[in-house]
Amino acid sequence: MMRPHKLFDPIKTERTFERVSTKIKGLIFDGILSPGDRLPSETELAQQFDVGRQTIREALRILELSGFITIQKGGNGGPLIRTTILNTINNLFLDAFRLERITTEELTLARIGIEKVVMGYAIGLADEQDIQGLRENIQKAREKIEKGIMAIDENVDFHNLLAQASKNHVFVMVVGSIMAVVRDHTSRLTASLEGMNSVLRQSESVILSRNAVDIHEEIVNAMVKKDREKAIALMDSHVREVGLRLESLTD
Amino acid sequence: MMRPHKLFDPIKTERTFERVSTKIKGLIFDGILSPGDRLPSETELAQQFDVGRQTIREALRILELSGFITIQKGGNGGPLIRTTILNTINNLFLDAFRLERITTEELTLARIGIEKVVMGYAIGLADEQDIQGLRENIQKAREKIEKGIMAIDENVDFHNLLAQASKNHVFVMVVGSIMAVVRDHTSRLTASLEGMNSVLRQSESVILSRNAVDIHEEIVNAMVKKDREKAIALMDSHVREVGLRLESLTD
DNA sequence: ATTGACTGATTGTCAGACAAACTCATAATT
DNA sequence: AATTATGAGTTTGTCTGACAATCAGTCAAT
Repeated sequence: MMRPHKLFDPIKTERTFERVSTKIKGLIFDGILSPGDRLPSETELAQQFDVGRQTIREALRILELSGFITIQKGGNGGPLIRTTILNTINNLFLDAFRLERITTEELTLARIGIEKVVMGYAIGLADEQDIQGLRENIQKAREKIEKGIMAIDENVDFHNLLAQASKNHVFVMVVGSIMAVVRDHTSRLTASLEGMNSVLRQSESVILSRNAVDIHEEIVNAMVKKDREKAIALMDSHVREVGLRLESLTD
Repeated sequence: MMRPHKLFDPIKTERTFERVSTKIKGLIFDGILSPGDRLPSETELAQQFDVGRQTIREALRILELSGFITIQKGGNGGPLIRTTILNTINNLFLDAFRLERITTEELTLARIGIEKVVMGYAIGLADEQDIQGLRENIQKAREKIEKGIMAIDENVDFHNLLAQASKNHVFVMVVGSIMAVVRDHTSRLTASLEGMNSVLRQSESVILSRNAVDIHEEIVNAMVKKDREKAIALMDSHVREVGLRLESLTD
């Protein structure tokens, strides 16, 4: 006799707080609850679901960590739908990065491959608004650098904006996660440099920011001219160089 | 007078359960707690941290969802360190996918770009063991198909194995997340086909699996011959074709 | 117009209790 | 001897009630 593939699925006793959280998650997926909407208070939720408040709290904890809600204390507070799930993914990616002991070299190699692909799409799909956003980003970065401050966030955001210009949410997510790691690395390293309270070192790192911004500008110019090969080549050498610097600082 | 950049950082009152979870997370990062190790029971943790059990539970909830621990009930149970964080990321990626209403077309375009890059690295770095793993994967898939069962998991794993062969953890993560979405899409669609209880339809979808496996084998052969261009071209058309089929099924 | 105090609402935390589920060792049964 | 019940002990899952901490909004006082 030929056994059917799968007759009995395992019966999982789903915990109550899980059922609550999946229920609320479902309401969000179905658009019945949207960002900005407010959930009832814990006690009220407990009454409506007919469970204890502790169960509700554990469900809210899950939703909060997953990035589906934020919670505020006090009057007029409570759970608020505000999907920051991409942020959550980035944070978890950072954790995984530390856990898997991924090297800077690995990260750079992956970045080179992925960001060149993104550039390939972006140069064909970027509209006027995207270009303007990139230029504003460069402007902001320059202003910060004028004041002698590193423009880490701006330079990271440049690459995120580029991913947006590719008009592909998957790239936005992937690049976002990767750049979160880059941001973390960079700020850690420069923080340790400042710890050496060497003014020379600090201004050095600002120079690094300036170099990055200069290349960003070249990239945008190449995009405007629709010079695909140049844009990709610039991105290649740019990511490669940033990677080398990060590696040299890690020592 | 020129105001200093930032004098007062906001004082966040970190919640107790957050301090507990970050503390335990830190122990894992520092290698003091490793996968397989067991945490004390909730009551014992509460005593040691000198907090209530509810606080411990909310901390454990966070660690569980983040993929740092699993929890078992009953005697000899309790929290167990077992980092399944990559799995967690994949699940969140799936959520984000639904939330951002990402289209199959977007996913396919991103896949084409990324998997070709991965293939480029993998063909240069894959060792004997990788090739053997890929062949075993193909073998398993064929066995399933012989029995008339779709080999969704195996065909998804093929791409994950390829990412592993690239020797880059970042690609393993990124491809893993993307393939989790592909797996979800595929199994959803075929489930709805089976719902139409049309034997014809079902055998049709098995044929799809067979086609995929055939191309997988061609890809591995090209890898063995170190024929980079052919391998990448095969991957390109393969991903493109799977994407088209998924799209046609979505209608 | 700014400050200060009051009020009500809501989360954060604790303690105690019991049910449910699970492991393991032991006894009973075949 | 092998298998099957049984029971004890442990641990999570959940409920209830309670109180502290925090916050927004209001209104009076300076």
